[in-house]
Amino acid sequence: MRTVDPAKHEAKRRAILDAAAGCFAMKGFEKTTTAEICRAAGISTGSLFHYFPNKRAVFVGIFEQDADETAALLAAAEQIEDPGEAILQVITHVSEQLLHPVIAKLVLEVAAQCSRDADLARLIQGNDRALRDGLVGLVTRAVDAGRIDPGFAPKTVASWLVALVDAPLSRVILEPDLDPAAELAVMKELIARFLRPVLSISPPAGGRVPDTGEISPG
Amino acid sequence: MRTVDPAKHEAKRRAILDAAAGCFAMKGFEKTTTAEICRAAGISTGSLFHYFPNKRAVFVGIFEQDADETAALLAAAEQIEDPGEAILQVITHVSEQLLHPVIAKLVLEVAAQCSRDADLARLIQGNDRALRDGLVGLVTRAVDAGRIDPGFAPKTVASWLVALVDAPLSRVILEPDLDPAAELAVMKELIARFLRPVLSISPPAGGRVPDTGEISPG
DNA sequence: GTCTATATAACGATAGAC
DNA sequence: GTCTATCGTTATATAGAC
Repeated sequence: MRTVDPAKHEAKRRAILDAAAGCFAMKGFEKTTTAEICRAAGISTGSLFHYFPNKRAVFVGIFEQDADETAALLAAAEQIEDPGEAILQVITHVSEQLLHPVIAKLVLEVAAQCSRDADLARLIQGNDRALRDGLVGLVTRAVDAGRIDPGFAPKTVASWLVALVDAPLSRVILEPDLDPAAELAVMKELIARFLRPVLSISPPAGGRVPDTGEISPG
Repeated sequence: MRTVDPAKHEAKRRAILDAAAGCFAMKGFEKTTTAEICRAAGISTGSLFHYFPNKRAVFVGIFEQDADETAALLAAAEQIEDPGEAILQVITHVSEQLLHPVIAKLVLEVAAQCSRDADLARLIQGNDRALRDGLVGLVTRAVDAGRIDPGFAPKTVASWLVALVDAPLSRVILEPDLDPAAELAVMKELIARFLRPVLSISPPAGGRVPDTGEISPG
C-alpha cells in the first residue's frame, strides 16, 4: 500500500518553487544558497534534494509553470471578438505582471542566466515564442479587420509587442517610485499609435509611411 | 625619483577592464573568477588587486566609463540643428551598441546586479538619467518646433525613448540570428509614429488622441 | 610592481539515522 | 520522507619573495 500522495508531493514542490522564487529575485541565482531556499520553504537542507536534483532545477522549475499560464491567457484572448481588444488584453496582463518589482527582478535574472545556459534559454525562448505566436494570430485578425496598419508583417509586430512589455524593466528596478498605472497608460498609447491604420489617402507599402515632415525613420 | 608612469598605470587599468568585461558578459559576475580575469588580461592573480581593491570594483569600473561616453554623445547631438534628427542620432547610437550580443549580455547582467547592490544601482541610475535628461532638452526643442506631438511631458517621452532601446535586449540574447539593421528600422518607425504630431483638427490634450476607432489606450 | 603560494571561508550535495 | 552532520570543492584576497 503506497502511502505517497502525489497531490501532496506536487503541492510541496510548488511551495518550494514559490519560496525559491522570492529568494532568487532578492539575491540572484548564484548568491541564494540552497540553505536559504530551505529556510524560506520551511524544510531542511536534505529535503530539498528529494524534490529537485540540484539548485538549477529549482530555478528552472519556476519558469516551467509559465507555459500553462501563457496558454490560458491566449486561449481567453482568442474568445474576444474584437482582435484589437484581445491584443490589448494580452499586453496589459503581461505588462501588469512585469511591473511588479519582484517579477521584474526575476525576469532580469533569468535573462542574464539564459545567455549562459542553453537549456534554460530554450525553455524561455519557447515561452516567448508561444506568446509571440499567439499574438501573430490576433494581429493577423486585426489587420484583416482593418483595425491595425498592415505596413509590417504580423510576426514583426508580434515580436515588438512582446519586446515592448520588457521595455520598462530596468526602470522598474532603478526607479522605485515608478507608477505602474502611468507606465501602462503610456505603453497602451504607444502601441495604439504604432498600430493605428495610416489615415492618408495612399495606403502604406513596404513598411513606409507618407512623409509628413516630422522625424523619419530613414 | 618616482618610476611610476600614471599613463601606463591607467592604460593597464583599462586593459584589465576590457578583459573583465568580456568575462563578465560570458559568465556573469559571480561565476567569473578573478583568476579568469587575470588570465584574460595577461597578469597574475596578485597583480589584479594592485589595480582594484576587489572583484566588484572591477565590475563597477566598467560602467564608470559610460558617463563620459554619454556626455560626448549628447554634446554632439546638441550641435545638430534639427532636434528630431538629434534625437534619432542619440537613439540610433545607443541602440546599435545594445544590439551587440556581448554588450546586451553585459547590460542584462548589470541590471540584475543593480537590484541587489544599491551603490551600483546609483551609478547606473545616474548614467540612465544623464541620457534621459539630455533627451528631455532635445524633446523640448522638438516640441517647440512643432516637430513632435506635445501630448506627453518631455520627461515622459525621454524616459520611454531610453526604455525603447532596451526593449529588444531579451531577443538579442534568445534569437541569435536577429538582424540588427531590421530591428533598428522598426524601432525608428515605432518612435516616429509615437512622436508624430497628431494630424487632427483639435490638438490633443492630456495625452489623449482623438478617437478614431482603432485600438485605444483606455 | 609582479609574481607564487596559501589562509580562510563558504557552498552544494551526500550519507545515513530515524 | 525528513532530518542532522559533514565532505569535498572552489573562490577571494593576502603574504611575502624578488
